[in-house]
Amino acid sequence: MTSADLRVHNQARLLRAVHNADQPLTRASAARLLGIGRNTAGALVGDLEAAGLLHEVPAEASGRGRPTTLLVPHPEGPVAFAADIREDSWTLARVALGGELQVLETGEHDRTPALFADIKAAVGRHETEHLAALGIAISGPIRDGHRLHISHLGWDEVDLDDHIGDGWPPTVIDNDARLAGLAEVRRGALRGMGTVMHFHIDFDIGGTLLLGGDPQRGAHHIAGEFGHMPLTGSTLECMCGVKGCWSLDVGANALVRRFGKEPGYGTGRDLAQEVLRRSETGDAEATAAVDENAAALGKGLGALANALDPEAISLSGLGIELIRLRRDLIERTCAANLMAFRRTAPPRILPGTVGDDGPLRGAAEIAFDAILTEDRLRDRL
Amino acid sequence: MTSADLRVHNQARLLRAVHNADQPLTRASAARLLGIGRNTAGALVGDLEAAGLLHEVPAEASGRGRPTTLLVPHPEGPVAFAADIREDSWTLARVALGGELQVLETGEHDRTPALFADIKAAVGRHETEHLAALGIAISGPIRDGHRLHISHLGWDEVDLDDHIGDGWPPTVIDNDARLAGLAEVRRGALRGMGTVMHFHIDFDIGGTLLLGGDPQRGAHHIAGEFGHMPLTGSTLECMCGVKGCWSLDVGANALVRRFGKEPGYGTGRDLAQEVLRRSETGDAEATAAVDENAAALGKGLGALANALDPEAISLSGLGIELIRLRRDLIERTCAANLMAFRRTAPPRILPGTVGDDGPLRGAAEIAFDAILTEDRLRDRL
DNA sequence: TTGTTATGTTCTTAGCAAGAACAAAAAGTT
DNA sequence: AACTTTTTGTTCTTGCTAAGAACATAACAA
Repeated sequence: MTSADLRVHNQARLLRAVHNADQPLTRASAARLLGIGRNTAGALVGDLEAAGLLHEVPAEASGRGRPTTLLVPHPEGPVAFAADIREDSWTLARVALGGELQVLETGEHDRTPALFADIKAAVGRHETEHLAALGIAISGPIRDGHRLHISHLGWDEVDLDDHIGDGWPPTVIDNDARLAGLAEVRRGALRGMGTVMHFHIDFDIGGTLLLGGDPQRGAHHIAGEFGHMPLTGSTLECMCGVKGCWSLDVGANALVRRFGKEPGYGTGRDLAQEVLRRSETGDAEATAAVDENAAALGKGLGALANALDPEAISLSGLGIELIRLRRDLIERTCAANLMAFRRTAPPRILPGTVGDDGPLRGAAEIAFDAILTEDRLRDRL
Repeated sequence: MTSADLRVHNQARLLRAVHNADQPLTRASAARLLGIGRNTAGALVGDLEAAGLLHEVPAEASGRGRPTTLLVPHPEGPVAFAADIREDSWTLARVALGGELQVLETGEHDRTPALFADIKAAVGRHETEHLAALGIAISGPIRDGHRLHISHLGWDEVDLDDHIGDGWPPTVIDNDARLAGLAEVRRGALRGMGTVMHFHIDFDIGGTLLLGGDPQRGAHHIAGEFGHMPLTGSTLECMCGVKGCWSLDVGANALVRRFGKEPGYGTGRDLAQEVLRRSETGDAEATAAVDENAAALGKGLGALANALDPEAISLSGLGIELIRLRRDLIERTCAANLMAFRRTAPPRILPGTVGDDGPLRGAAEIAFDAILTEDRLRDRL
């Protein structure tokens, strides 16, 4: 590591601080935050302004002292696009340094990889020369960061590289559950915590272990299929090829199956919502179904907490409703499956606060993770 | 980060490279390894020699070129002690920079926390002024790094801080399974791999997830109880307070129970070894018992691989024998519990190569992790 | 004996952050 | 209205870092 690397390192810390901050930082507060002198902060900001990465605007005075400046995205600075691909639609958004998100366009798709061309066209309609990276969220495992196994679209192994080519911005893609967790840990309910988990409950369960604000991806980028561990003693065969998966008992598919319908991916959300509604109005069978779902959820969370010892677990999708309706049951079954000595300090179970656009926000985060690297900075400065 | 931090950072990189190397590095090869110039390497090594952290001895010439020096531990340099506490005995060893380990003493203990006084006395008998840290391995969860829950000793919540005091070297303690995994990833079968798991199979299963060469400890330092997830469908009650734990079907306790004896911690290893022997000579019941054990092991590994996507999984303890006797069965049951799309690239299942003193070697590693920090270096230089 | 090769050493140089001293811009205080 | 206090920005100097060039050294090879 050389002196020049030192400068780049501190530039990156500063940019990262600006990006991660809840509200715009002032130059003086950034200096305090990083533990550097005002002179050094001035030099760093000056370089970054010259490199077109940061812009200073006068901050309104607050109390005594010479007024300082706010650090805001440079008008000529890099911009990320984020796309969220769902069963039959997609959303494209634009994200600036700091995380401000602006939806650009939404569209339908035909469930084939041709949708990437649609997204490319949409990117083209909004493209600026400052577009630096595109982050994509999609539901399903993505081996090695480009081989897509998207069961609800019937994609067995679609290679992203075959569908993006010249004219594409630098693109990163990841699983929606993992990205929803990333959004929670960077900007939501899990903010600031070191060891946490997030689960997105939709048709089944997808999840991620987040350490120090980063989602773990495993050796082949396909970690996180916690829903395909046999945690609840089911004897059914799962669509994934294994017997007894946790996902068979939790999520919309489990509710659908409980009512004698054929589970799958793509239909059943409405029925699941209806079951939740009916359980609230006292329908006995719906109540039992929701109870079973929540209990299976809690049981799995307890088992996973034994293994991974998270400080907190956040849920999104159906999980938010389940916490609202059955927090007590989830916590009780979780505790019952925690090793006895852990029960004095169980993991906190939290509804996600980022909302329905967690995957989109997570996609924005991985796009900026690709932009705010020391290597890229070295080239740009 | 300042210029002085830069120097400390590079010193730390150099020391870490020396410590991690398989064989002593030469000064020239260290410079190449770190990507620094020979002049810079000379300056760094000079400082470290002056600080009493590194020593240079002439390296025997190999081929053309001016002979260089070997980087070896400084005779006045810091030394770590490592202790491994088992059911009724302990081992104390001395470790030098580079990982060379020398057993100093072994002893029996009375299964009470008084054993820490015994260890302290043994440390005293061998103490040098250069002793910088003591690492301890013990079997059982250790909440927050000091509250011991050691079921096989009947310790429910023994606070290490109540039993070490003045005169103790800086002490770090961790779970033996985690430390065995650490030894494998730093110096054994898992060396150099990014996402791996290790399981130590003894009476039951302890394990650890290792990322980038570091074992994950969770929010309360009690991650890794993979054996207490319900992965195999058992309906029995586990001593941990939960029903259906994986550990009920894998390890010496499971073999003991299979033969109608009372499982526990402390007795049963002999019986387990006998069952393994008998299975090798064709005893039908022993064969069935070993089959069940291996199949349950493979099933759990498959489930965990779905969730965490390790590149490889190493085993120690009984696991080594199980791989030797039933590799095929373990791999088949693992594959059957892998999601179908993963089966083309299953995790490699490897016998640990560090051997029986994995916990001791891991304890040495955490002791040196405590020594080779930038903060400590800053103070010493 | 004379290259050839790899490494060590010395000296210069460009760059970095820290610190001190001072300037500037606001809000209180008298 | 003048002065003080507080906070921040700016300038300049200083000590430190690693890199690079040039040269020295110690082995081997022809």
